[in-house]
Amino acid sequence: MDRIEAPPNVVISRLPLYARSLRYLLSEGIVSVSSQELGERINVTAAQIRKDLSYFGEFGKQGIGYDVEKLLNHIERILGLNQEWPVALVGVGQLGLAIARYEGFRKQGIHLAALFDSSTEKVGTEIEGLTVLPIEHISRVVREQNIKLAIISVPAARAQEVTDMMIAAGVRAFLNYAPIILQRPDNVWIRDIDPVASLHSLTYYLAREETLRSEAE
Amino acid sequence: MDRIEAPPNVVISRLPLYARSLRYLLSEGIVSVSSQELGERINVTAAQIRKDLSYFGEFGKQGIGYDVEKLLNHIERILGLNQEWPVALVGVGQLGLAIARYEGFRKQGIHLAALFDSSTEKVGTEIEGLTVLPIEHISRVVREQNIKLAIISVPAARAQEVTDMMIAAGVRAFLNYAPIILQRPDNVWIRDIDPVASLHSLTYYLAREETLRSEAE
DNA sequence: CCCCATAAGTGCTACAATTCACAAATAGTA
DNA sequence: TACTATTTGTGAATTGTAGCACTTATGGGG
Repeated sequence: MDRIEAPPNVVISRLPLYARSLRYLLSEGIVSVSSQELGERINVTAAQIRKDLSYFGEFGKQGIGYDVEKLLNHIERILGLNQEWPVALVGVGQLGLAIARYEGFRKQGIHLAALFDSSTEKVGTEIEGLTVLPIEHISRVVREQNIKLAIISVPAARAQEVTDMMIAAGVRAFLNYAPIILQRPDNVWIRDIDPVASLHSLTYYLAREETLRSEAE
Repeated sequence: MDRIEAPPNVVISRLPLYARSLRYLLSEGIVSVSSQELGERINVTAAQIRKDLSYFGEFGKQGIGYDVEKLLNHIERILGLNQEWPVALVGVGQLGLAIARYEGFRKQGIHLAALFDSSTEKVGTEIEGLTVLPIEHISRVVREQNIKLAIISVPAARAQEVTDMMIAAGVRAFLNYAPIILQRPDNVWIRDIDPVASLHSLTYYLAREETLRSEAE
């Protein structure tokens, strides 16, 4: 059996941006778009968009472009956003609370299904219609609700521990806000949200600019 | 004049992770580390760490490894974290508030220097010792305080507009939380924080796994 | 004092991602 | 119906990144 080569991960990470831009175009009533136009909106070359999409099929019409709604549907289906994914959130401190309340998570395929925290003060409280559960319940609840996706917003020191518990219970993908690289088996996917690291790489460019400027004198 | 080739951007984006891991080792009282050991902590090969560092100089001792404190100092200097960078935060809604209060930003080279919001309700209120200013003041305040770095946490619809104002006032680097790709000149750097896009790429792997499993039957 | 184990730094190779550039398809127009 | 202006999809070429494997340096132990 001939297997088509798997799309690179960078391609997967761009698809949500294409989807978002298409959603915007759709809401504006625009029915057709070329790879050129789409690319300009999201700073990606037209060739790259076409190449990326070619991993999954042929969605455009030569000479015309792409039907916005149809392409969006295709991409959402590829990303699994045509179904609903229950998500567990671990850690409802300052950050976790903001995440729980952020409405951006409640759209397009994602919905909060369970909240966990280790603090006895938090356990039992209600947030966004969900009762905060102790982390000892992770195993049972994750299995019962068939949760495959979790958001980690606990302190770095506890993140590995809760991740291990989640993996043992069947979670296969994580959005990790803890400032630590989590260890995990190959069949588990993680995306890190690390604003401090991002800031700390931006300062590099600022510092270099300053040096260049002062050297020029 | 022979110019040394510039370090790739991927290398720059890894340096903050090296720095963080070294900070941890330092706090644990560990004085020396090999590229092998450091790599295992952050899921990077030893060769990659050595290659990355070689763009900036020679910091280790053959046969021994790296002096944790010395290497950390070197990396922080490379990243410009030996100086203090004043940061402007635009948008103090739910998300902006959480950012302003997050102590992770107050460490290592970064400090909040100004808050802006367009809502008349927010303007004038005090947050973390800073008074929220109207966005009309961006130009003046950014210049006065020589702010080069800004965090955008306004709705997507307003993000481009405030970014343009910031760039005009002299800001050269952005941490962008708005779910939109911001247009900017080549000499401006942006890092996007996009948890929804991250989640939407994770669902791809989950959906594919489900398909594979059901096909196997 | 010499040998051994260790680990940095690096040229080269292999792999991955991006971009180019062109054939093929399409709709509109005369 | 023929011609033109577009724009896709895709092999080929290019560029970028990662990893191997080797040389060189270092400290410790016998």
